[in-house]
Amino acid sequence: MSDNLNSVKTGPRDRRQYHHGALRDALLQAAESLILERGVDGFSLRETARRAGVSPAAPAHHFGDSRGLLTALATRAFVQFGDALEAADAAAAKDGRIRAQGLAYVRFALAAPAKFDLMWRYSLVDREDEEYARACERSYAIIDGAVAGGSASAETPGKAPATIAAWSMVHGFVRLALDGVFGDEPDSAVRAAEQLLPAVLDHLKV
Amino acid sequence: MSDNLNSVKTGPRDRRQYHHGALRDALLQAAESLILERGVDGFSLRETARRAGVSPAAPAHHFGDSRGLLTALATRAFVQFGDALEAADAAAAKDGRIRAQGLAYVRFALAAPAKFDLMWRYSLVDREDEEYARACERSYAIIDGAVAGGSASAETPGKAPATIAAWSMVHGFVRLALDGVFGDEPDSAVRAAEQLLPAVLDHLKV
DNA sequence: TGTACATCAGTGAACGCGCGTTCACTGATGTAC
DNA sequence: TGTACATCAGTGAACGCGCGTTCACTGATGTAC
Repeated sequence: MSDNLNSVKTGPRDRRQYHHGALRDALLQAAESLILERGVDGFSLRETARRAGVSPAAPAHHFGDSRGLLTALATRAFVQFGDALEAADAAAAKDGRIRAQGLAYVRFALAAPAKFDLMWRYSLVDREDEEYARACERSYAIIDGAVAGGSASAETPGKAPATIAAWSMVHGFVRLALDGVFGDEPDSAVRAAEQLLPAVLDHLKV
Repeated sequence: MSDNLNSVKTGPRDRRQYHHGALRDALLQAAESLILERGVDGFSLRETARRAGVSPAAPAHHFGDSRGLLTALATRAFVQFGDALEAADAAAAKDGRIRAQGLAYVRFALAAPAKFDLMWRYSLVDREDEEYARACERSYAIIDGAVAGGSASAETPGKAPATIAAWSMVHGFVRLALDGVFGDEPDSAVRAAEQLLPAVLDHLKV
């Protein structure tokens, strides 16, 4: 796959290249696989560079510093997250949108806990970053659309309590799941959470 | 106050003491103030020892290693947390227990975000620790008592969906609040969260 | 089409740092007789 | 009441480590003419 990416700019040569061609993506990929393996706290810029087969100074050209890279990674994760919510929403019946989004929310988080974790780690991520903020707000808008019919853009300023309630319930449910409340082994916890979610959402009144 | 603690065992002397007398507590206190200042990720064993006025090797005698200290701190936090829930529950009218506990939950977390954060950081805390697990389960039992009347101990094994739902909603609400969804400045975020909570809990059906 | 040159995207050695933990040690305490 | 001694709870120097970032550099690219 790195062959593919490289060949975009450099053609299908075999010998080691000085210019990588798609290092930005490769670094994000490496960072993601690193935190999925070791958790968010296990991240290091050097190890990421190592995995991308590049010198420790290389990332600076693309991300400035460590925080910059993690912000970019969190942003990408938020975009993927929004995509997942949107897809689930679009595929759902009219009265099943909340449930569908909730399930997508849970699945996304449990499939890649460290990635989900990073999305909310403000000590590591620059929340002032424009792209990040945009990706974050878009996710909110998608949820709000299903719960309160896009209240935020209407006359009511701020966030609808119903949306906050739904979001809180699903978000909290996910965090408890990640914290092992429904089981310690990853696989069984995922299954338990997915089975439990509908019964939990029955206690949501919107 | 360290004078008080010392005098328990050594009497009111002024000169520097070799034996501290209450170092365990002093270290927990130092660690707590450290993470409240710098966040959980800002914790270090050396800085904790420094703040307690003691050599870097001293903590090992009381906690083994860094993880041991943080586990003890998280356990203490969970006990305080349980106390806060219990107190709120006891003071509430019969039909206001959930709301009262919810408010106590929110207040506890927002008053000391890093402490609340640590309670759930399993990468830093030994979740197998007996005291920790006990303190954690006790908190669950207190919530379950208000929501499902202590269902867990009855014929139904496992956790009641209603309890999970309530817990999820409040827990998620707190995390979103800590993540700045209701405002960035600490003070206004606390006020916003406290004001918003009742409206959110109106969407909980138990 | 060829060439000069600015810019881009890497290298790899080096920096200084704070960390957790180990180590041999020692001062204080408390207990057995 | 006094003394010997084991145990406890500290010291502080040292270890090796991986880290993020800086630095002067260089190879590759692409653009202007």
